[in-house]
Amino acid sequence: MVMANSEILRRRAVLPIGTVMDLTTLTARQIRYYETQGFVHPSRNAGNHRMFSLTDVDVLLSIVQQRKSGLSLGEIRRMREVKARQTSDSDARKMLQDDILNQSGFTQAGRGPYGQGFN
DNA sequence: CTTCTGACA
DNA sequence: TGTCAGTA
Repeated sequence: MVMANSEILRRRAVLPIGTVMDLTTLTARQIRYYETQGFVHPSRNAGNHRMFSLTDVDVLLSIVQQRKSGLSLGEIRRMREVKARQTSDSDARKMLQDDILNQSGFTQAGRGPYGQGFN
């Protein structure tokens, strides 16, 4: 699984809920609720206060947009799940290609190291 | 001062 | 969801 420095930085939890409220126009109540629904995963600091990452903010912003376009939270959750599967598949395809390129795996003809179902 | 959890309308 | 209470 590749991850650029920028991605690592985007995942670092450094924003208090107050800042996230300003950035997303959401109330603390809504942000905490979305956390219970599994949309964002803020970490906690020494004082048990939530600390959000830029990735969390992106997710929250997309929720704000999707809600404006009429989608329910449940529908938004489904969209998230579908995209997660598509990402997994493309990641798996990439892993298979890498294996083919460096001649690892598929040495005994037959099933690859990732089983069937892809491509 | 900011945030947290639990609870009620 | 908003809001109030009592904390940390």
